[in-house]
Amino acid sequence: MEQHPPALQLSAAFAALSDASRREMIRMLLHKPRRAGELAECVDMSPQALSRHLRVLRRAGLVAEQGIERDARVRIYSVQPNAFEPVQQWMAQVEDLWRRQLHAFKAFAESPRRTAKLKA
Amino acid sequence: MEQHPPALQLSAAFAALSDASRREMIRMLLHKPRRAGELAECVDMSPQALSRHLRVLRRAGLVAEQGIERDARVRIYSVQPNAFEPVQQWMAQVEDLWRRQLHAFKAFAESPRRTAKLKA
DNA sequence: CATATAGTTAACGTATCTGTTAACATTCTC
DNA sequence: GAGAATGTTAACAGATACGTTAACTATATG
Repeated sequence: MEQHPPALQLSAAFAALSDASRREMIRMLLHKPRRAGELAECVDMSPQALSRHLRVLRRAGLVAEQGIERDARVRIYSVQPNAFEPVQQWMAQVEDLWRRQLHAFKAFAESPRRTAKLKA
Repeated sequence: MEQHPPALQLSAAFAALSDASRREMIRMLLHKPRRAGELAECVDMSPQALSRHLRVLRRAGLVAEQGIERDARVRIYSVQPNAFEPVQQWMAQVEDLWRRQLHAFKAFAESPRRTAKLKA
């Protein structure tokens, strides 16, 4: 059943994705790993602000620092593999529960007693 | 392409889902529509606190008030149909971009020039 | 060594979020 | 109509999030 995957991480992931700039950063990093500076340009944000957003994404387990480049000053970030698994798992559960509810309602609506009542 | 669905609503939805209690409320409501009081018991929370959470979920477009019951004091809440579509759409985009990146990397790793270099 | 570059962290002010207590509005019941 | 039941909103206090400025670390370059 795996009822409760790390709820804290799940909350952190959702919270991290609740910011448009961070979502855009994710998209950029999904296209290809990038330096922090590149992200700052694309999202049009000060390096300090961006660094904080990167920390949020890191702590949520969504991105990670990659190996060092030739220039050891730059830091390359990339999307963590399987980063979105907890989120997608939760969304899948929701999807499943939704289908069940629809099915239950359909069965109820088509039940003989109810249809008889409606005709009356 | 539908590049930018309502970003504000998307942010609101993610933010709403970033709270474990609210996620639990969603699960309860997915099982079946319920009164506010029922939710308060299940989530073990004061009616006031719960009411605020309900407002957050409402403004995010995730839940909605349903028609009035016999007792007009109670308010029945249920999950809004298609509520999670924006979220799932964004997740699908991410999934797609992730596959593309994997594919691109694979093509790069298997390129003749690179394999030749590696053998050397 | 001096300076510039790339990035992070610290400190601060502001804004938003959360829960609690208190006050309100509605509707049911006697 | 008086009072209980069901919820919501208002006002307050504490915690957290965000951006900016300033200070800091580490590496590169002259």
